[in-house]
Amino acid sequence: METPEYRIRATDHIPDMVQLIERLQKKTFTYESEGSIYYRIAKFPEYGKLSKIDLTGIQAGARVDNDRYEKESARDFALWKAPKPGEHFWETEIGKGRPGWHIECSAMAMKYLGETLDIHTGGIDLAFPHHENEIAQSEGATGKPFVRYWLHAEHLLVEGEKMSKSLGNFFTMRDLYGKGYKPSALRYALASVPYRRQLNFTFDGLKQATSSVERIRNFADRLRQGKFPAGLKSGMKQRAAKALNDFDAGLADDLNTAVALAATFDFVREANIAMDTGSFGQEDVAAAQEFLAAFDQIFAVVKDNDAEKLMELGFGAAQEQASDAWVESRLAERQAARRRRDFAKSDEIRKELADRGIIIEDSKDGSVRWKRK
RNA sequence: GGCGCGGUACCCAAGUGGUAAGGGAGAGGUCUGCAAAACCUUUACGCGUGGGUUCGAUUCCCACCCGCGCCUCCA
Repeated sequence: METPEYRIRATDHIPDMVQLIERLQKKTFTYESEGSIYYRIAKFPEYGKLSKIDLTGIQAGARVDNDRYEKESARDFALWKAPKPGEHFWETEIGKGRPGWHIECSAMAMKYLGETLDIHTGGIDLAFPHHENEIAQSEGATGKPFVRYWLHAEHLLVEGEKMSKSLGNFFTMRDLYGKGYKPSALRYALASVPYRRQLNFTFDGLKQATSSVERIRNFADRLRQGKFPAGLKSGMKQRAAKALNDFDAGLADDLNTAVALAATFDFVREANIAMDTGSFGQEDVAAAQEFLAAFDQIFAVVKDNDAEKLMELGFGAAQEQASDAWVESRLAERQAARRRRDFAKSDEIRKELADRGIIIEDSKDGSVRWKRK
């Protein structure tokens, strides 16, 4: 996730909203009623094209009995609301009041991104009426398509139930990290299910994500620390190219992350086999790492910044990290013990390291890889 | 009630009119002093249920069941 270029507030953009409403007024998309300004949906025949809603059954005034305002049609929505007693309001060219819900999005999006956006995302619950109204406002004012592609994300479930305040089944990142789950595992768990699927968030799923991330990280470590023969004709470069191609194809198909991950794991397995059989050459390392870099640009789990992220949120500071130098010295001692076949001592040191969160892996060539849990 | 999304192995999940990707977990095995990692084998004659179309359906059509969202306010 990259930091956005702009972080903006609706309250800093009241003039932009007012200007947009004025544009709509000039084109007679609006009418006033009791100090509020409404959007006249009858003037925008394409209304409903996004959510495929059919307005023919909706009658004017059908559901407006307890509506305080007079509207021409039940579906018309407020662009600008007359002030209510005791409520904050702005003094503007179009009168006193405050903006309607939808206008801020149209005004701000077009200000920073232009009159036609490439991609507009949001939760599926916003498709109607919010996004539908954004379209009506924006296209009414500009006469141009507002958005090329809409991406609507499904809602998630928690342990098979819908997430709700009354059920109390929602978690903050802080909750999850407090339970020992890593930021990378959470990112993976959320990203591994395609966005249009209803993701069922479970702790079991988080554990599975943790294991999957470890599998990929183990591969990255092996790539970084392993010794491979030079001058081999392995074909791994072509394999990496195919993996990258499949990975991209998956994402290009409506962000099918499941397919992209399958391509990734296929490659990891093939490369591991090549390593096990000695047919993975030194020249292949770069190609494999390039693939992982491309993968990580999307999933951001290989590069381990978990400790850093946790620190930012106030976790982990209390726990003293074992220093690299200390780990190396303990490993040297263990290797010495192993050479004299003193396995009791060797295992004792391994246990000592494990207690400090250091996992070690012996390899055939006598070298030892280690990582922090 | 209307509109929409979904129901695939123990769990997560891809997918197609022609016989079920990938990950996790379990079991067995290879490697190892032992581990770990990695690799191999194994776990859906089956893809919510019942009909239909077809040479053939998980994939198309119809009906039904279940889960979720929107259809009112607020954002």
